[in-house]
Amino acid sequence: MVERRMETRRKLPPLPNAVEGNVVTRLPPEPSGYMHIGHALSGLVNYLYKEMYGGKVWLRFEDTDPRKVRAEYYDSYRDGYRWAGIRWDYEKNNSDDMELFYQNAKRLIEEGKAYACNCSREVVRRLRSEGLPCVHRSQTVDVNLELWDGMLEGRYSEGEISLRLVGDMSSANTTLRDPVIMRVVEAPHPLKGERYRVWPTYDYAVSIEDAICGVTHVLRTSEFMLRDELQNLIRGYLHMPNPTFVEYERFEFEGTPVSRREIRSLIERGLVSGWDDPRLATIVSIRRRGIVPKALKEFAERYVALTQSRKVYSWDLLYAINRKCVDDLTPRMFFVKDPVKLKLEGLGEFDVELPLHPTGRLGQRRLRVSEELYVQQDDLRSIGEGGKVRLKHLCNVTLRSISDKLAEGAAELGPPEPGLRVIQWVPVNEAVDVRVLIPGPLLKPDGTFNELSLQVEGGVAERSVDSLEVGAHVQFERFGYCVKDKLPMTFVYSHR
RNA sequence: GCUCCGGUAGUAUAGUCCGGUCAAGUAUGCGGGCCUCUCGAGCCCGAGACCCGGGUUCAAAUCCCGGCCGGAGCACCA
Repeated sequence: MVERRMETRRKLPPLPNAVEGNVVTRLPPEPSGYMHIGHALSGLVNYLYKEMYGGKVWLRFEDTDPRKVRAEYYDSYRDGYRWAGIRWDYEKNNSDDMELFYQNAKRLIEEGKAYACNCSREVVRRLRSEGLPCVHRSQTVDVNLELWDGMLEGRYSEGEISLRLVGDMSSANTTLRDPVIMRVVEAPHPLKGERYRVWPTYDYAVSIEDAICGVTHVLRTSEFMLRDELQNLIRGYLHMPNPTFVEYERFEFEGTPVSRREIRSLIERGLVSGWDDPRLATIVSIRRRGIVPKALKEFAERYVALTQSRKVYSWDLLYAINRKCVDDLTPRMFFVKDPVKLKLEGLGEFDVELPLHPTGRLGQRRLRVSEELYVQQDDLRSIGEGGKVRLKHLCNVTLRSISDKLAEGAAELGPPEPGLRVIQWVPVNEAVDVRVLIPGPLLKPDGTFNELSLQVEGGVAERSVDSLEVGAHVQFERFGYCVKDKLPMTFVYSHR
């Protein structure tokens, strides 16, 4: 146990400013879409560091845009994080703290750090890009207070007014140019209904939340880099402590879109079957494809670097780890693609017991063998007439004739003859028709849709697959690891 | 366009801060071999990289300058 801890510790680089026993991190999803592998990896980073040093981790939903947030997605993240093996210590929603945002807004106004602005969206945008203040910036505190009250009382409709922070209109960091911190949104919130019409913006909400949650380390992707300064400024005004920021590039995977917009478009065009299409990288997809949580965690420890260089991981890196996680626990069974009937005269009918795993540790399965077996077309062809082959765990065979539909041979029971190719087989009367979906890169290197991204192999499997539950792993020998899918008689290929 | 940030083998990284031990380590992938009643696992061997150009220095992957390439941000989204 101690040994293991040390090992984990060696894997992730040390965290700056970390105090043993007091590292507080957070999982900050916006519940506006399905969780994907990038969120899981980022979540894992936050969780693993908290585990490494000791401390707490928050699950905090960043749900302050009522128009984007949907109730169903909260659970997508809870389920996803839980599945990834992340256990959080506290949970809250930013939308739970509206009164707090209001109080602090008032305080900022009173201290001359915020003002109510009646400029239109377009004017705000233009002046910000030009680095120029608007007339409202110099309003008195009393006027601002009155306008703010008016906002809260519902005297203004959406777009008519906003509360802006007094920042630095000429800063090179444009986020600092008097950003809007509170605005009117006339849309119901999935959790709060119509109770509020004035909502905080991201930077304002997150600054306050990170401080009151006692977050010591913000580990996030680098599109937020420019916001550090702004968020620190807000906390400075409010006399709140700042966390340490560690920012890193997004985690992407070869040939796999991450943006929700892109995925939605693929779904709408009918190019993928839905959010759980096995070619996607949503959590539901990678589960369906057979990625196990342990593998994801080890991947995070071994391959994730908190650097700002662009990362596009090869799926092979994940597959290799996954294969090792799954190998010892996964039963072996026979699947024959492109099956051809092989008649072995005089073989008779009898039961055989085959090990479910090469180590023998997973027990046996029983098959009733008769004279007719299915074997793979390409195996027969490469062995050829007159050639010999070993049917694994069954018999040696001399092939007498081969045609497209039927082959014939002579069986010789007993131990394997050295040097023969060993192939899998399925008794004709024990065969079930199955298909295997093989997900590949959804996008070509140029970013366009890959027409060949989903291959389907048809064939027969031994009847034992009936006993597998949906979601169970199986290794089809000489084919690859697969997962029994929710679709009938279907398996999804994981990897070799 | 403006502002940031990056660039080590196919991929992901270690090394870069504090120049030499780096003719560059690891994993994966690839090639070959061994082993195995799977094309899986395991073992062994091999090929494969410091973006380019200058400069500083006895010495540069590491420091400086310029270029090229890539990414991000520039919302009353998060």
